[in-house]
Amino acid sequence: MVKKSSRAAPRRPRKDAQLNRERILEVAKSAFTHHGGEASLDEIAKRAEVGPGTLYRHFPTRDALIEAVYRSEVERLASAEGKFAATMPPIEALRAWMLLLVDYIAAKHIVAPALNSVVGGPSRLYESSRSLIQGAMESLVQRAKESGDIRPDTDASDLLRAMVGVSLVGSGPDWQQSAKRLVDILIAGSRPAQKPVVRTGA
Amino acid sequence: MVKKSSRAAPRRPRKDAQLNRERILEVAKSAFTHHGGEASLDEIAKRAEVGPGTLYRHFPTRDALIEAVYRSEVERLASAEGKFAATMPPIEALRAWMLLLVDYIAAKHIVAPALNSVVGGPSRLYESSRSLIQGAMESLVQRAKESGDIRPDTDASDLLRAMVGVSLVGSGPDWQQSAKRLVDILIAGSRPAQKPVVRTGA
DNA sequence: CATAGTACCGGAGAGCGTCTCCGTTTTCAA
DNA sequence: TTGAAAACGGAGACGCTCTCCGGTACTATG
Repeated sequence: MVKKSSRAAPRRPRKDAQLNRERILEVAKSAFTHHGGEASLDEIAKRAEVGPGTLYRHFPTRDALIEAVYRSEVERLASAEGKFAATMPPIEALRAWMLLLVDYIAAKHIVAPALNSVVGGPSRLYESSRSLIQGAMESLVQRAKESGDIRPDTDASDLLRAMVGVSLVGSGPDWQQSAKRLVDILIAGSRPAQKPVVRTGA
Repeated sequence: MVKKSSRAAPRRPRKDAQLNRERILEVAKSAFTHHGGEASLDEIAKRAEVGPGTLYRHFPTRDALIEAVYRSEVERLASAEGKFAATMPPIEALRAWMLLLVDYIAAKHIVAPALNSVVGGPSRLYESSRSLIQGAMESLVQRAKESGDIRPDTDASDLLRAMVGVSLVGSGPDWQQSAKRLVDILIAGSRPAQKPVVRTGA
């Protein structure tokens, strides 16, 4: 008998559990997209045809549920980094990815909660999504530094933080335009000082 | 008899009402600073020694209360714009004010809710605070445009939006530094394109 | 000062959400 | 087949928001 993994024969996960989990995620996704991140959890449980207890066992906190709902999307977003890096010059890849980020946020308000990890207290639960995004950003910034397109003291999280604002204040017809202008400002502001102008101070 | 104001003899406002209002504001300020914007309103009422009814009569929604609590601070912040504009060159005034904004946010999390007006649904209540801040920002940007320090197509709210992100993700020891770096990036990115230095491709 | 009229108070309580506890049911492995 | 572990699910305790309305305390007038 080939034991699944190592010692202690961990029982196979029950399939009803897995099924419930998936139903909850599906319903939750729809609820969050439709009613925002404040949708009633008991309501979600009801629609998924499980008891509140079941929901809370799978996802102990509201944050855990949101996290799980959006994880796959965030992963997709993060993985786009590799593609961009492979097919574009560093600075273009950086810009393109930031624009993609804007699009993701625009399409649904998906990434905001992940970026937003620290707003409402110490919820370490978004941490993994956040670091995915941050990792992608850092790679791109690093590459752009190496090519000399942006200053070596540029900090990826500075840029990321700026994007959070746009994601949260997303409103008004102007919004996407504003976000895209902001990307350009950020990139322009990260470029090396163009002329070796002799600065007298500092 | 000299009537206080015009017609219809509006009765003098009762002083206990005024007193209650002030007590509520005081307690609320402390509560919001200490427990964040989610503090229990009934709890605030209790500490202010009034019934919940009284609190809700004065401030029909949570937002109205927050708005009222922070209004004076926001006004002070906005008015600093005039001082800066009067005593500094445009670009310096802009930078200085943005840094002041960072300090305000750092000291307490005061301005965030005002900037953040649109996050959780259509609460038009921050609108006035928000437009105060936005007005200040726009004046400074306008002046900097006229002096040619920044590009004429720069949009004040773009910059403001970026600041919101920093204000919300305010955490970690690094935070204030990051915010200040971001201010520099934003300003650098808003400057006119410098002399077209010939870049020999990446 | 007395009186009338009203602006304001305050708390009981309905309604909604969150989250837990635990008896019951389902599934897996031997 | 069967025992035990795993998961279910809902009753219900608890906290928060917000309203309604009988009672109170203030202001203006005679």
